[in-house]
Amino acid sequence: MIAPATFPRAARLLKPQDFARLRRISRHVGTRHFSAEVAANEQGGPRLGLAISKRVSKSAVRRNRIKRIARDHFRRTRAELPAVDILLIARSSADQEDNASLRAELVRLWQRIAAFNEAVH
RNA sequence: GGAGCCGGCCAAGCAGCCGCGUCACGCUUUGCGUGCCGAGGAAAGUCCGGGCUCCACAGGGCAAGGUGCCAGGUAACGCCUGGGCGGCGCGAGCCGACGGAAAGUGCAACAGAAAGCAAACCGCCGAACGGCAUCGCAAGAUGUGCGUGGCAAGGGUGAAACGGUGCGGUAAGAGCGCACCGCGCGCGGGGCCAACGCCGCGUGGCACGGCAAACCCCACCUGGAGCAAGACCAAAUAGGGGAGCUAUGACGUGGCCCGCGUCGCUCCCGGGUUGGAUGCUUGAGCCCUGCGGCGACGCAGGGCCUAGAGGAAUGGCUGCUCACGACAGAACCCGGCUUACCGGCCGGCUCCCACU
Repeated sequence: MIAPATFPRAARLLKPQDFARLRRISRHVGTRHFSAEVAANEQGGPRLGLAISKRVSKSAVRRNRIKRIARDHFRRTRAELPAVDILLIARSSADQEDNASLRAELVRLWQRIAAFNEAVH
């Protein structure tokens, strides 16, 4: 399946049950500014959930920036990802990085998720 | 031209590509396509005021909290407008919890004699009574500031010390007397009412120091919880079992009491769930014009629809331009206040300088 670079609702974690299930069975993958809870799903494609707490920044504007970068990167690259659920958690250091370096971080994170998925199968 | 005051407005712009959300339309309808629209002046802090919703309709008393010059505006307000008073500024203007201290209680560091009823450290006085000295036969006179005393002008302390200036007066002094000023009280005028104390008249020698963001008094206001409020649909589940106690008992009721309403009650086990959709944006709405009003604002007519998410959209990248871009992200909705903020534009006004 070759998905376009879109971000439909089917590619998001929407319900509390989705998050609860993921936390129950997930494995942890991390980089310098992000960490992620990852687990295979039965949806036929990757799904993303975001957790940017107020510990990262008290400013809603600055938290939104991180979320938007993450979403945008996900929609561009989700065709390359395996069918996994990802709960992306920002570390407080992410607030200090500019957009370009956040994207570079996400590229690294995606590589580790792919490698992790290879190892499971 | 420079410095400044007030009011209003904007919040980098343009293009391309890739995305996200609501709505409308269409289609081959778990989706796709096209089109429109898509954060703020503060969306923020959650400090006030309302709408809306539910709480066995909210009645009385006490408590608690809030507000506090006057009038008006408003759905309401702790907001706004106008006025008064006080303070600051040359000025345009700005700032002010600004009711009551002749109802009570209380407070005032340090300094100072004394902080509220009067009192007296330095000081001033020698009138009165007494002492002493001198003179005198005596009565007494003079002197002395020693005792009892008189005084509060001057000095000094303080944030604050029981009106000010002058003349008279006196032993020295003192509203002790008088003139003017100030102050209190009363009456009249003014302020369209009022706060106020601008003017006039009368009256009182002046009796009333400060603090009420100290208690307090007075006047007015406040029922509680909040959209995870609440109401709806569908499916599933349950509406039961055991033990004990006894109605001057328990609960509703989130300050307390009364009142009102409901019901047998307590403990243990079991159950009290999940999803969808609603509330959700048309509203004390916005923009023009006219009329009334100093103004806040009101009335009338016409026009407009301007985010509505729900693990949460409103974005990312690239290029160009310039004055190189601040504070900051809607979550039920309004009206305010407060706080944050790179800069820019418009209008009105003040002061200074120069020129004509």
